[in-house]
Amino acid sequence: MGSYFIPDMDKQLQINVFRAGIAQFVTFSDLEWEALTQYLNFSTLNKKEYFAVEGKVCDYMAFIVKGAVRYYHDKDGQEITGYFSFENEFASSYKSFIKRTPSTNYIQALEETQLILISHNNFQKMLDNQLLGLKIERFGRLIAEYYICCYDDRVTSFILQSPEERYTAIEKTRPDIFQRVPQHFIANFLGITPVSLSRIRKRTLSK
Amino acid sequence: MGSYFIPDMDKQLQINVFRAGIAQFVTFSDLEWEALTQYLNFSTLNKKEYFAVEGKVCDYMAFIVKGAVRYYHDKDGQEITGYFSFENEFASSYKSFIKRTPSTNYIQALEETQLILISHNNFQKMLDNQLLGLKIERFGRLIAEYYICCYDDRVTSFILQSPEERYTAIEKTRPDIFQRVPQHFIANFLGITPVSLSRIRKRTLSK
DNA sequence: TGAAATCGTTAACAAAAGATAAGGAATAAG
DNA sequence: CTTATTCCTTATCTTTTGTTAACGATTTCA
Repeated sequence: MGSYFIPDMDKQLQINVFRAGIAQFVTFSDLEWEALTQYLNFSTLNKKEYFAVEGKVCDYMAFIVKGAVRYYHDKDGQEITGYFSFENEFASSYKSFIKRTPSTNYIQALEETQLILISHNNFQKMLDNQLLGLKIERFGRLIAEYYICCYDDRVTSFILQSPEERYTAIEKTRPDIFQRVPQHFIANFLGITPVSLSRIRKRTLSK
Repeated sequence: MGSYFIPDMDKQLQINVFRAGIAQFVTFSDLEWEALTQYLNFSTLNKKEYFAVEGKVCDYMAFIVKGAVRYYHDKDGQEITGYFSFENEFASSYKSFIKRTPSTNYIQALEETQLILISHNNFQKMLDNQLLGLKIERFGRLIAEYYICCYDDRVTSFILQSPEERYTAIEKTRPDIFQRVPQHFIANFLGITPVSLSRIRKRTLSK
């Protein structure tokens, strides 16, 4: 699948990227790491392919080795983008993954994307694993805490800032997103319409 | 302090309420529970007293035995309310508590409020405790996951719904809040001004 | 390569929200 | 009991956003 021109990263290389990424939260000894890797799956999504689909329980937590995904809701046939995730970030329809309820949103690859997957089953098995359980439990806690902080910032931005202020903020802190993601997706992410974002951009040019 | 007319709940009774509340996440044996209670502190806030203050690291996670608190930010001298917590819920300036950074918001009692507190120090001690560590680790993970789901719903409401739709939703799911919390606080919570909420209420009366 | 789809901008109008101020009801404080 | 304070509503005016449609430019795809 397109692997001739853009070959998948060698699995070992992918695992190394993953190990570095997860080290922000927990570090594993070589022995532990070898045990852990038994529980991993690998997946490559072509552009527009889905990692999660509305109505289906999201069975995986993903680590993005390469690529990017967008989260979106279907609102009366309209796609409303709520979030993006990029390399070295985790991605999942968390609520669905955690509570085992049908996902309320889609997660779709914005470009060719390589993922390392942990299934919910395997996550439970790791928790029960004598060698790994404690650190996996801790990992689960720390990553959840990490995302709480992200969500908190996000909610605060909606409470405290105007759409224009939210735009200015993201334009400063994450200018890269505008290089990789169509503008009308970003508009949704900011809680406004694409037309409104276009106006804000024009308005703020002169400032 | 007012304990003549509204006596504090007996400590043992408070602990029982706490045990029931925490049982949504993890259950403890009597032995474990006895160990755990050594790490608890107690506090009663009068109306308008603070549990967390901007600029100071929030050292405690609180369980609300009785009463209610509101979270608010100071924006250019204006108080903007971001959230409320009530009985049987946990409350903390999570980002500050987790990351040990100065809180960016205040948490203030809306009425006389009884809290059971776990200090950050004691939380770490419990994690290191042979008997409790594993379950506390799990508790930390599960409560963080719980709040991720709450935050996710909240962000989604900002992305997907109009202020009027958000009002209608809260009015259906949490009518009790209007009985306990001034309306202009709720307006902030919905991301709009008090004047705007007043108009929405008038507008939706006829629907 | 040629047709179709995607994407950003702009315009015009309607709808909603922000800002400010004023008034009255309810509540709290002295 | 009287005076402040708090709170909600209403009015007016300005600003912003939503909606719809149209137009080119770019990209995608057959």
